[in-house]
Amino acid sequence: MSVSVSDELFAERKGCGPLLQRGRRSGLPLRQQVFEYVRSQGHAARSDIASSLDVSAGSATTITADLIASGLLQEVDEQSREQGRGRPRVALEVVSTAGYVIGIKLALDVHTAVLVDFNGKVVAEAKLSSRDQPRATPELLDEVDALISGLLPNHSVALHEVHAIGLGLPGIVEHRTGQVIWSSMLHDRNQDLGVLLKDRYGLTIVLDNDANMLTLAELWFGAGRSMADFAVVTIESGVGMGLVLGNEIYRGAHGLGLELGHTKVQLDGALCRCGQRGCLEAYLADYALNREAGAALGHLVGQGSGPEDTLNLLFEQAKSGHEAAQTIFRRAGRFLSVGLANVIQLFDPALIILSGSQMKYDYLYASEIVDDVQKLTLSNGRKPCKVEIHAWDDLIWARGASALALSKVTDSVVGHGVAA
Amino acid sequence: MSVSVSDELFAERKGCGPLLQRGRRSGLPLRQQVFEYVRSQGHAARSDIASSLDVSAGSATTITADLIASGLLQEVDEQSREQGRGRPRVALEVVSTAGYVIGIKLALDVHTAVLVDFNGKVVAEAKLSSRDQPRATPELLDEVDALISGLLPNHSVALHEVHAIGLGLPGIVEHRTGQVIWSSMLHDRNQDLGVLLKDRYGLTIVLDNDANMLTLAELWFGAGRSMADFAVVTIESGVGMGLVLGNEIYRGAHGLGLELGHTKVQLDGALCRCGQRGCLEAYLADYALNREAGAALGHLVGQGSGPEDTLNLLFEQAKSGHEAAQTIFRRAGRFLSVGLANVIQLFDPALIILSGSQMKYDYLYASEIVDDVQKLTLSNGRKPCKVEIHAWDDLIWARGASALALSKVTDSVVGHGVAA
DNA sequence: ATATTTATTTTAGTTGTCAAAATAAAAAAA
DNA sequence: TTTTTTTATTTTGACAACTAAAATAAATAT
Repeated sequence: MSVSVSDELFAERKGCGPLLQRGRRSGLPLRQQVFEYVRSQGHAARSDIASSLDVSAGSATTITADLIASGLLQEVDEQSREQGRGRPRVALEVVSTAGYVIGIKLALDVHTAVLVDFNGKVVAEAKLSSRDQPRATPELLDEVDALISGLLPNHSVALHEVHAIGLGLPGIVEHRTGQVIWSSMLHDRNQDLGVLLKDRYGLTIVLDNDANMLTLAELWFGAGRSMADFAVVTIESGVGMGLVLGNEIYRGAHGLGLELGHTKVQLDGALCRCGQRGCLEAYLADYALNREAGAALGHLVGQGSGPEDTLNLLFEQAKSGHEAAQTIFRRAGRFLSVGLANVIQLFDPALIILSGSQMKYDYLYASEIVDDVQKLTLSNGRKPCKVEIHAWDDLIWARGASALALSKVTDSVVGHGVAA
Repeated sequence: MSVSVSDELFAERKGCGPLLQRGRRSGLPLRQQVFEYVRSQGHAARSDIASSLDVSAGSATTITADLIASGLLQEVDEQSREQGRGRPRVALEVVSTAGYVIGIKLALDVHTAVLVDFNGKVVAEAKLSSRDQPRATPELLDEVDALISGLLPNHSVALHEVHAIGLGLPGIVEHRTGQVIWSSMLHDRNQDLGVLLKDRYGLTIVLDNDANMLTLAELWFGAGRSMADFAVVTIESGVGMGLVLGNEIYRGAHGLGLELGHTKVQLDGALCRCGQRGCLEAYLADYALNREAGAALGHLVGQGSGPEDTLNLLFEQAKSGHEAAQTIFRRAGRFLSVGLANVIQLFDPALIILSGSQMKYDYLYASEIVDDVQKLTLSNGRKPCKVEIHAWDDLIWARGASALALSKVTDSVVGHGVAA
């Protein structure tokens, strides 16, 4: 098991975006592949491009010349090079000012946003607390407005330099159309958030659910960069999952998210807020733990304490040895193991990342869980699936959203506007 | 629910192979795309090719001329055309004698094989019973030999006209390398069946597990043809699943199959033959039903009767109203529903096909199961996933194997030998 | 017979890519 | 220092895969 709380590591490691292994990616225009390769590497010489993408040196010259002329790439004087024999290679990099995108993560209680340059580097960030209640759509739009206002004026980047906004929020989101079918944040269903934002800002808007944002963050900036197939599981108020297959987010046949939280881990099991029984979420979510806290803690629960307090008390008690409190977390953990094991059996990913920014209750992020998962999966001749636990900064969601926007912008600016 | 026992339908419907919707498939050489389009349609005029694949009319002419010159396509005189205004279109079709492949399905008790022409049409079939026991690899090779001998001499096709053999068998099979990591049919593990067969026949050999064969059959000949993302579930001695994502078989990061049968549907549940508890298979497989049969039937079970007989008795009794016997099947059915519902929550496929050739115990193939699945899935704003039940001829597995071989041969003969 | 319509073929580019030769820029060797 | 060797990049000429548009073919409708 490895727990990494790394933000520094990020800045060090050059480049962003998925690291494709198999030479040239078919389908996309070569111009775009070259651009994305350079961005993913941070720096790359023409000869790197030629060998990695398996094109001739001549093509590398032609295409990079074209990209430089378009103001998308530039040469870098690399002073600190290991000296070699022949002509020194000239490194290329993405012109960071070629364009900017905004990544936004909306949540019930607090919104975060990042302004990101064409290299994927965060140049500004903003946070906005809001009341912890569902709201009407116009209100949410105003909050987005405030968030963006907080993001831009500090810096020399104007709104017209921003090419796109990527936006993640909890709920059921149709990425393709930008519709929010349902969200815990909103009063109303079927809100055309994508259209509304596009009308407001005149920018390309890309929406997705929050689990996919987190997954995208791992794909662009984290451990998933070098991995073609992996899953990201996150436990916030619900249990979310994002899946990457063949270096791309898999969105399913209907384009709404995947629902690990509502897979059944027990026939006729605990009642879930979705109305069904035995959902994984019904054992892991806040409300599920709370439900049992009363029985376990009894008189310890104060009169005026809210659900949040009860939960914290439950956690403290478990930590200090309270038997009944411990069993609650242990059971939750075991069901989590079952859920993860099922993902492994059905998908055979190379890696499962258990990720989140909160990780309040570390029983759920323990090596026992990881060990249990291994025990619950059939190893019949295959390598066990790695399970890693990542703890990120709050900004990671917004960064994922920015990656979504960046890849969209790249498609239109660098490619021929034809998405993969 | 729809149960279709169709073999006739097949022969009627023209063409085989996946029906791609989105115009040109990126990556593959156009020559191959044209060929595959014609095969998938059965008949296609040059103008159809041009509009469907979004290429110019001139290219359609050039490419088809080339394919005709190579002996892969031919013109068809279509007498029965709806009369139109202008110059009549000239239909093209795949030259069926351009090549043959063999598809083989091996099982513990009986092997089946088909000889298939370049159009995917079955021109010969063979069956071979064998003793119902695991065997050594050389023995199995001899059985394959006998099977192929039984397939060829009746017809005018000689072995040298066969381009490839596709072979499916139960167990853990590594498609990429042709290794059989483990199979219930074989004594030994890690058998290089692909290499052994290649040495024996000097042909291209493609291996896969049986669930993928069935899935491929649906993708090439069945309901999955027009669907980009779907799952096929089959209950034979174990519970298998094949997954199609983006019109292609998904094989997971490690290239061994997916294991729906060993997803956990109950924490600390029934003991599975894999050694773990709560596997779906531990409630559905023959041995699982048998295990409970004793308790349910008591004195009804004869002294000398084998497990097969017990199971049949159990089924009869359930049919004729025996309460305890019925509960066994009902429980199995409910767990099957849970398993299918979990697949839906995790993958969001457009369709789940519950398929098999046996379907001995129709409790597992009942509309109740399908209804239960719908009840167990979260419909939050999304269309419910269709669940269909297909009953096929025994040959369907071998046909799936032939599809695997056909697509491999197409890659090398029509394309540049570069697989997707 | 003639016009109209649709399918296919021909023609004359355009584009993207490559192989090979030429050039450039450095370190190593003479 | 000068020359050689090595590696990176650029230039050149050629080719393959397309395309758009014009020409031709083969039918029906007028």
